[in-house]
Amino acid sequence: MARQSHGGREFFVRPAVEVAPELIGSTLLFEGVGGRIVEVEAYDQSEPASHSYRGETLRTRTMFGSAGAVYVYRSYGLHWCMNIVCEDDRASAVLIRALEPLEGIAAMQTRRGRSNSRELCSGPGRLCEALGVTRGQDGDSVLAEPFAFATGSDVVDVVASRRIGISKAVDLPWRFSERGSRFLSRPVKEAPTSP
DNA sequence: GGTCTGATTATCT
DNA sequence: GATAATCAGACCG
Repeated sequence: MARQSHGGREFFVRPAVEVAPELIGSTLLFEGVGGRIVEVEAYDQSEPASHSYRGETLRTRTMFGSAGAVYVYRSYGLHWCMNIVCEDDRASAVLIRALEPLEGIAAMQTRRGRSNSRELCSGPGRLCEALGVTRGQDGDSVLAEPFAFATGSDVVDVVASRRIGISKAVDLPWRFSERGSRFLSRPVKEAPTSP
């Protein structure tokens, strides 16, 4: 076992930027439906792209709560997006952006209205629709039923890149994904590295 | 393959 | 009144 879940909340009682890359390869299920996390983004109270940057509001209340809580918000008036809160009372969180579908694929196909496995969970709004996660789960713990969370046991090749769809703090390389995964919301733009 | 735009509403200024 | 941690479909090449 390289990294086995100690089933503990302590895993999340650290800065989101530290937790985020370690989430790649772990498993997340809701009511038995879900898969392997292949793409996430970290958000922190100290940077303006974070919902917590301007302090606690009604919407962001969960982000200021306890580590391991699920923070769900409505995006663009249409979609749900889910995060896992890190660092008790300091309002950092990891946005779950893509899963590799593993469990309950038939349920995901029904909810999403399509069968291609690459279109089920490849995006934060898509994966919430596939799993059936809505505002109703806001504030629940990812460490308790009906959620199931387990860190991965395999070594994963993780890439850091820029976050997607934001207009502030765009230079922070706080998007983390599994290198080469076919299930990402968008391909990673590799920094032009000269040999 | 890529890029552009409309949909739709909670939230904050 | 503007903005937004997005998606799907249209369109272009």
